[in-house]
Formats: sequence, structure tokens, C-alpha cells
Amino acid sequence: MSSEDIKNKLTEKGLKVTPQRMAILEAIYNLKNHPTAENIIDYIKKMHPNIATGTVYKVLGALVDNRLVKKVKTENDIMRYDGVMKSHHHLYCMESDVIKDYVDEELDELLQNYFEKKNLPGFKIEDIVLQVKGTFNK
Amino acid sequence: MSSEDIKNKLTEKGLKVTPQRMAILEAIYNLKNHPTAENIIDYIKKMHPNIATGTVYKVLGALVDNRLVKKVKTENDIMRYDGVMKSHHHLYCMESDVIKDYVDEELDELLQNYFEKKNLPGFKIEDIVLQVKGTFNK
DNA sequence: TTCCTAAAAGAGAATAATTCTCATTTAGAT
DNA sequence: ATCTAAATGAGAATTATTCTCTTTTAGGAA
Repeated sequence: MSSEDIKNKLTEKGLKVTPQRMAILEAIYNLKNHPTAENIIDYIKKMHPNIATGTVYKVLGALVDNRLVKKVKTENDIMRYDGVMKSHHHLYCMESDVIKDYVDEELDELLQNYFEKKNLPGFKIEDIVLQVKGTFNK
Repeated sequence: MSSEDIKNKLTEKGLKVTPQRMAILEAIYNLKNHPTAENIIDYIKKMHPNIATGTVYKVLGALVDNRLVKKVKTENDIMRYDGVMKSHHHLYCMESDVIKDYVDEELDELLQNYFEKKNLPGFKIEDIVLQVKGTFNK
């Protein structure tokens, strides 16, 4: 991803091309694995020591609004608390045909919560089973 | 869930039975749908106007530590940002045998993120497909 | 039942991530 | 080159949560 490419992405969306926006997009493309705002700020300050943190948040918001970047909620809102839950999933080994049950109540909570907020239009969910495909370490 | 039942749950775990803990557990059992700490605080203050918010957080922590309550991370840590993603899932209608593709990049991010943190021991994940079972509205 | 003590609660300051406010600067259209 | 709406900077404000420290209390022991 060259500077030209990044600049074009901004221009295509009708966003003014500023050094701050260039730096932030570049940081996101270079920092793999879903960087936090803090990761991005730290990264950018190496080259732009004077950028305001408020600016980073504002730019990130603009990038998300314009679908140049996705906001990932590794937990969306605020902590919540609950008492119960159940269900199980499957780990499929692609090398050996082994299928292993996988119980993870935290994941179930996460999914239930996600779909409660998502509210799939026209579909009433009864159960969710994950097919997790991969390989068991030998 | 009676007061006695709630009291027993605390006692079984070796936790002192306090009015605050009783009230918080009762709030969690009555407030469906994963209440937030704020929901719980609001609910409890109807009956216990003087409870300290710090106490609520402390009690919730103790309840989670003692597995009386689960902490659900509708988003775990801090906002993160990314650029790409893909994959698709299936909606299975239990009444009609219809199977519909379901694309949801936000969900994929969520799952990828979840398992990156979870790190299933002995298993290397290649792909995750959700089987979402339910019914299409007629 | 009363006493004792570790544990719990209260009050509010502290912290951390994020948002807001408003004065100043700047990208880019004219 | 000029102009102006948009963007940035600086730091205060906000929000959820944690921490600190003093006071109170649950519940076991005398």
C-alpha cells in the first residue's frame, strides 16, 4: 500500500487528504492484528510526535464512517453479567477426520449477545453451532 | 429464585451473606438479557439507595470469581480497527430445509478476535463457519 | 449472646479510554 | 493567490471502572 494508494482511498471518499489521515491509515495498514487506538497513536507519534490524540480518534471515526476501516468490537459496549448458558460446537480436523466437541459458554454468551443486537431481519435464531475447521497439533 | 436460594448460593461458595450481595444477585437474576453494571446499579438503588457503586463492582467481581455470575464481553477490551475480512455462514430453516448464505464481516472479526485471544490449545484454526439454526418469518 | 476479627462496604479520589469544545490552521475549490 | 468550510491542536470533560483508606459488619468463637 503506497502513499499514492492511501491518498486515493481518501480522495475517493471525498475526504480531504491531510498528513494526519495519511499517517493514521498507513499505521492501520502496517499494524496488523487489529491495533487499538493506543497502538495507532504510539505508532504515529514516532513520525508525528505532535499529533493530538483527539485527532486520531476523530480521524478513526471518519475512516469508519467512510468504510475505509472497520471498528471491531472485541467487546462491544460495556461489561455485562449473566448467570446461565449452554450448547456445544465442533472442531473439525482437516487432516484426520476427527471431530471434537467444543464447549465454550463464554463464546455462547458472546454469540447470543451479538445476534441480540444484530437482530437478523426475517430470521428467528434457535441455536448456533460453530464448525471450527483446522488441524490438531501432532 | 427465592432469597433463601440466593443466600445458599453465597454460602456454598464461602462468601459472606450481605444485603448488598443479596441485592446484586437478585438484580442479576431479575434483570434478564445481560444487564450492565449500570443497569444493576440502577435496579438496586430502588431498594438500596445508599449502595456505593464501587461496592457493586467489587461484588460483581467476587461473584464472577466464584462462578456465580459470568462476565460477558459483548466486546472484550478496547476498540480496535482493521481494514479487511471475509467468509460466510449458513442460516438453516428448521421448518423448510432452506439454507441461506449469511455474510457478516463484523461477526468474522469478532470470532477471529475471540479465538486469537482464546488460543485453543492443540488446535490450529483455519476457518470458522456458523450454522445458525432457526426459522424464517412467514 | 456477646465479642472479635477478617472481610465487606462506603465515600470519594484516581485512572483510562474516549469525546467534546473552541480557537487556530489548512486543504483544495474558485 | 484567496477564501472558507473542514480539519487539527490542546486540553478540559465525560464515562466506566478501579483504587485507597476508613468505618462497619457477618459470622465464628468464647
